[in-house]
Amino acid sequence: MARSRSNRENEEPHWLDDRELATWMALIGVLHKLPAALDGQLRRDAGLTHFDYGVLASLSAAPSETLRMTDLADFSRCSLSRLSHGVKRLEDRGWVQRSPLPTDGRITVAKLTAAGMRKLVSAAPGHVAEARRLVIDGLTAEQLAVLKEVGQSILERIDPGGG
Amino acid sequence: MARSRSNRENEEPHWLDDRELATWMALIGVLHKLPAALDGQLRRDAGLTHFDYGVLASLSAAPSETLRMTDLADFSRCSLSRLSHGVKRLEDRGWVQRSPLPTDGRITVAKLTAAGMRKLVSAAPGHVAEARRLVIDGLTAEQLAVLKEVGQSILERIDPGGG
DNA sequence: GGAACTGAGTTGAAGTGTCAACTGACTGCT
DNA sequence: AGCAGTCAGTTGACACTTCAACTCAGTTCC
Repeated sequence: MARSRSNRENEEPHWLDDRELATWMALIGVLHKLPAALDGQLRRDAGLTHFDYGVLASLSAAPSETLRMTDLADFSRCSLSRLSHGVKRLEDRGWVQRSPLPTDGRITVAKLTAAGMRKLVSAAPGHVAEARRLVIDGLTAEQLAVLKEVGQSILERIDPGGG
Repeated sequence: MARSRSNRENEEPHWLDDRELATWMALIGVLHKLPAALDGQLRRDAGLTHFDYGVLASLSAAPSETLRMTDLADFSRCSLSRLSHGVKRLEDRGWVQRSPLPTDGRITVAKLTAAGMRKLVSAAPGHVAEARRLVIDGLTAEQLAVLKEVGQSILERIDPGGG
């Protein structure tokens, strides 16, 4: 990338100007506060972390409510290690069940249980309402469209071709 | 808030439509991956977390490189508890020094040390380059402007009148 | 067909963040 | 002056994340 080369050694870095800095600070603020806010609502109202919710929701949308761990990690945009710890906790609470795939013992599939589905169904309305309240409903259609583009373009640069 | 009332009991929640959901997923993806990416660059190249960097940068911009803990927590958009733990670690490494304010013993001020300033100066170019590479330079001027508005408006709803 | 290699997932230890309880310092009321 | 109340910050315990090491299953290559 040409940019990284331009910051070598004693060359002057390309600092942010005022407009860029204001945008950056706003983005950093959202990065710090929005996850905490979403986590807080789910934890208070449903005893779930936002991460737990994402796992249950991903499984609920999959065929037979089942996904292999690696795919679930992609959907959840997290490491396999983090997912493994997280799914263990969900399994302990009876909301997910893991089993090795018979045709290839390396692969583990996770399946949403009936209790897990009930949990998700009970948590979803409150979570969606919070998502609307904090983000979606406060934005115009055009802002929503731009936010989508911007988010996708950032993700593409973090992880080209990923997800 | 009218919205939360509309989700009571057996009323149907107001689900996200396709456009809203696509925006939401993109935003969630950024929330998961961008902090990890920023943290990773700083940790590899400078041995700092993104949180550490923010604390040092806030202090460096303050008069006499000094701020009271509560104000520093506001700038860093974090709890006082988290800041206290974090500043303790920075103090252990010699980059920040805390002392009680003589005129009011309840108040603690944190001051950036000379070593802390050197650390920040050495870390900044790489961090700014990463911020440009992942976010700023990939966006048009208009996208930047909208992103700023959107971020500010989300923050205002999370924490009305805050920051 | 067996040894080296790769892939998928798990585990444990160490580091961080969060929450609630606590300490010490000022303020206000009487 | 003295006591209750509030404010600023710290602490410790617990939960979660990360990282590196490990296990076990399949695959490849002689």
